[in-house]
Amino acid sequence: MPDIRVRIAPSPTGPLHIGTARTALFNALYARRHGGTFVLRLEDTDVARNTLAFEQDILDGLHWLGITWDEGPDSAGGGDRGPYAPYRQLQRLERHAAAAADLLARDLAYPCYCTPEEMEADRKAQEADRQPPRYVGRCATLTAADRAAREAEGRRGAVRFRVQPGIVGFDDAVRGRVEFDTSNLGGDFVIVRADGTPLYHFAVVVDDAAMEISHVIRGEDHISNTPKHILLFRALGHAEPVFAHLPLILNADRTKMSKRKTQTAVSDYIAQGFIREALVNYLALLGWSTGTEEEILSFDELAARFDLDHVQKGGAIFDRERLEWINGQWIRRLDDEDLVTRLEPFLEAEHVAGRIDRTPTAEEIRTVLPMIRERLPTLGAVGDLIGFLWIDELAVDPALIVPKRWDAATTAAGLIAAREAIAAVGAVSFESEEIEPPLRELAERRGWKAGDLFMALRVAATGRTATPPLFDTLVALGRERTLARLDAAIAAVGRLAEGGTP
RNA sequence: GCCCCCAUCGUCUAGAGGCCUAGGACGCCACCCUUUCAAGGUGGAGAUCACCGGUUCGAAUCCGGUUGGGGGUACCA
Repeated sequence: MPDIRVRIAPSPTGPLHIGTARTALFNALYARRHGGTFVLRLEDTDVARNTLAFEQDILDGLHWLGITWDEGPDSAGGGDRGPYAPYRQLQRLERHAAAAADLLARDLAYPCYCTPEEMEADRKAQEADRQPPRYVGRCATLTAADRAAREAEGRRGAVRFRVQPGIVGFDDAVRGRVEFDTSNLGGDFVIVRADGTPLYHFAVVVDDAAMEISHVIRGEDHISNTPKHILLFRALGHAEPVFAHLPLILNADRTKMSKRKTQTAVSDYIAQGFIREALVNYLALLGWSTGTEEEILSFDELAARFDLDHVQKGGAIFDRERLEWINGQWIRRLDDEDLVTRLEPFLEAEHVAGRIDRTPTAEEIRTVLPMIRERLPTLGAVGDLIGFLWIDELAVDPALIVPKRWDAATTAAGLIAAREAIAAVGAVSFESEEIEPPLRELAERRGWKAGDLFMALRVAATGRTATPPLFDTLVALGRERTLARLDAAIAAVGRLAEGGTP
């Protein structure tokens, strides 16, 4: 059996797309599982839409996901590595041109001088006739003299590949036998533009052949292109690879995932605090399953189980809620040092955005880890969760401090008594085990429900009704700041009691 | 229009003729735990396996058709 060589061939015409990332992942998993080689090739022939920034984003995103390739560009703009270099289509133009020349020489392809206007007229006529659009073959039978005449006029022809009648079929690794009648391919198709640059269908085949790609694992949207590719492989005298078409990732309305309806840029998910382990885990399970009930799996665990047989045929809706759940699962599995490191940029961002007054130190983050780890669906949720720790002047809505079952006067009294109890706890022994008992006693003595007292304290100290455990939170805040916030709350609720309560 | 692909709880899926009165997970709802929020635990609702025919002693699983959905139909990738 020949070596297994797979590839991902993104085009830098946009930021790394979730769908591209999943295709890359499936290829990487397949290569890893079978000891094959994973190649990254940049399809940068669409010069008008390519940018170096997008190239950077794609490479960075793939790296971030932990997807590594054995051959291909290492960095944006350069760094090709591997025996089949270059791995950028733009640098392979001579090879495409040579292949086209070869096809031309063997009359498997021919120059086409049709103008856009002619093409448009053809299309309209076909539409009016209710015929499927196809190239009419105007230039298919031009003689050498005809061509010479046009060239003499300075006209440059595009290159069209001759499509012969017949059936083209292939055994898709996920779908089984698929066959197409070549008469439905739309006639002879263009493989090289008039400006000499190759079209995707042509470049991809020339390069896959040259790079000895053995398995083409790609999205289902390429299924109808496959017969063209096969015809090209055959014309080039190269054995065709095994094709495996992955189900599409869908919007909630079951249409192909698109930017308009779903977030599609991997960088967006990174920015929101999804972690690589979760994204990889989730994406792997979108359209594939282990066949067992395992679901929280690392890249290595996925690779050990990956196979094309369990790839789903139907499209899969991208379910962000499930992604969040998996993300939470992975956040809980991270060790302290790791989590702190990953949290830092998000806290930094909170600071930059002005939502907190300073960026906490790694040590500060570490101490607070036990109380936030199980409450983070994403890293980005950290600011909302405990940002109040690093705000100097906390603005608290006095009305919010008053528990549902209490009035303002009771709340003021409760806060005053609680402040006293908390103040009695020394600075050195300001631990939750020291703070909790006296407050429970206080509630007991006054006939208050502990929960109500605690809620008043919680809101007074944090400004929110949902927080990590109260006493740990107060400890994290520190004795002085806790007392200061209580004083401010007592004053505010006191005013509320005088003003609004009978 | 034409070609191709697909079809199991709302969602991701298990299921390769009898183990299925269809399993798991997310989400949802209860309850337990509990100072709030999470996490965790327990339980529940939720799928006439799109529909109709066939094959078979027996079909979610095989075959045909229908319907529905999706993708492709460029000198885009």
